Amino acid sequence: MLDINLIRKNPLIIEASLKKRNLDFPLNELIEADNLYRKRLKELEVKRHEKNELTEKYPQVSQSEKELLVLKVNEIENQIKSLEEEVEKLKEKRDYLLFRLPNIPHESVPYGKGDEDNITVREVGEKREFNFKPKAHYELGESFDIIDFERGVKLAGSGFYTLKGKGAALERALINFMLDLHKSRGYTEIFPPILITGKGAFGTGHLPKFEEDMYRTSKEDLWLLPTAELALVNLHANETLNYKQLPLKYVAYTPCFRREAGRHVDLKGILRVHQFNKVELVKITAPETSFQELEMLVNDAEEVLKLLKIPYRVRLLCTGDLGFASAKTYDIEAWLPSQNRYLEVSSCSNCTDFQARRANIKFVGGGRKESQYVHTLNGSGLAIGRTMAVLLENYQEKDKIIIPEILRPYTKFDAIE
RNA sequence: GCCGGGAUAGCCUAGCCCGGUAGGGCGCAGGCUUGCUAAGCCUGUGGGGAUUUUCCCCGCGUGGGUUCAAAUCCCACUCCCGGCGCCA
Repeated sequence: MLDINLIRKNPLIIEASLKKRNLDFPLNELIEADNLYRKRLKELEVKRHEKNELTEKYPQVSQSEKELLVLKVNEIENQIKSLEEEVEKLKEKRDYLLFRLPNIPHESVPYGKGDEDNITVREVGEKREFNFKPKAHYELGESFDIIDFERGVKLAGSGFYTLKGKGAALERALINFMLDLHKSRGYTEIFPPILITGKGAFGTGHLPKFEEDMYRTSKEDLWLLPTAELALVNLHANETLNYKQLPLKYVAYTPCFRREAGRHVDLKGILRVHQFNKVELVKITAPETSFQELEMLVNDAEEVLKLLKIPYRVRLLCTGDLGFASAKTYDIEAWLPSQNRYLEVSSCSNCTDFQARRANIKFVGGGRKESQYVHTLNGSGLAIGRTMAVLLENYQEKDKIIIPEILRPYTKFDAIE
C-alpha cells in the first residue's frame, strides 16, 4: 500500500507509475474519495470537540445547567452518530481503491509491456549438447516411475501429482540442499504454519486483490500459503524493530498452494500445479540498503543453480511485468531442454515499504528521530518442483538420470534408472 | 470443549475495586554539563489532522452497550497464561 499523503501531494508520480505499468486505475476517484473523507472527518472532529467541551464543564455547573447541558450533548451526539456512519462509508470507499493500488516501479526498472520487454541481465552456464532428442520431464517422470500424475489426480483432482520412490527422495534432497545452502549464507531457518490469517495475507498484498488465487478454509479466516513469503514477512507484523537487528534474513521450506484459476499455459507436467514445494528467502532491511540487498538476494538464489550446474539466465522485469507489491523484480530462469526455452524457477522482488506499511513493520534507531517503515524483499530459492523438472531434463541420459554431485549426500544415490 | 486469571504506548509496569487530563521505568532521539573507556541532568518519544512552539480528534486487545463522561462498569468475541477434559 502506498502512503496516502504521497498520493494526495504528488498525484503525478502515481499517474506516471500507473502508466508505466499499463494499468487503468481510477486514481481521480481515489483522490476525490479521500478528499471527501477528510472533509467529513474534519466536521466530525469539530462536533466531537464541542461535545468534549460541554462534558468537561459538567461537574462544575449547577443542577439546572446540567439538565440543559445534557440536552445539548444529546443533540450533538445525534449529529456525531450520523457523521460517523458517513465517515465510515467514505473511508471504506477510499480504502477499497487504496488497497488495490500497486507499488511504484523503481527508477532502474525498464519500461515495457510484457515478457518480451524484460531484459536479460546475464546468462550463466553452458547449455548441454544432446546426441539424442531430450525428453520432457513428464515423460522422464513416467518412464522412470518417479512421478505419478494419474494417482495425484485421483487423490486431489486435476493439477496435483504424486512423487514416488527416488522421485520423492529427490524432492526431499533438493529441499534440504537448498535450506542448508542458504543457512550457510546467513539466513535463519523458519518452519512456519502453512495457514495464514486474512490479515497476514493482506499484509503482503495478496488480499484483497488476489483472493481468487488462494485457497481458504471453510470456517475460519485462514488461507493456505501461496508462498512462504506471507509467513516470513508477517513474522514481524505490528513490530517495531531496532536498526541494529537489520537486515533480517529468513529461509523457509513450505508447500505452496495456488488455485491458478483461469490459467491455461504449462498445464502438462508439473510446471503449473495447485500444490508445489518451495524454499523461500525473505529479507527485512533498512530503506537505504534494500536495492543492494536485492542484488545479493538474487545471487543467493542463483547459487543454487550454479552448484547444481544447470544453465540459467537472470531477467530484469520491465514495468509491465512487475508484480503488484514489487518495485523491482529479477526472475531467474533455468534451461528446459525439451522445450528449448528458459523456465522461471525464482522471482526476487524488492517490495520497498509497500508491504511494511500494510503489515505495520517499522524500525527505530540508526540516528533516526522517528520510527520508519522497513523494506521487505522476497525471492524463491528455489521452486522445488520446477527445479526438479529442469534437473531431470538437463541430467537425462538414454537409460538413466544422473544426480548432480552436490545432491548425492542428500539423495544417497547417484542415478535414477 | 469447560473453569479461572490476564491483554495499557517499541518493551516492562501503575491506574481498574471506588468512572472525570494514562503516571513511572527501560530503550530510542535531541540538548546541557563534565578532563578520562563513562556518568549525571533536561526535553521529546502511539496514530491522524491543522492556521504546525500554541491547537484539535482518536487511542488502554477487538466490537457493541450503559453514562453528561469509560483504561475503569456491563455484554460478546479474539489472543495469551494456568487448571481440567480430549488428542498425534
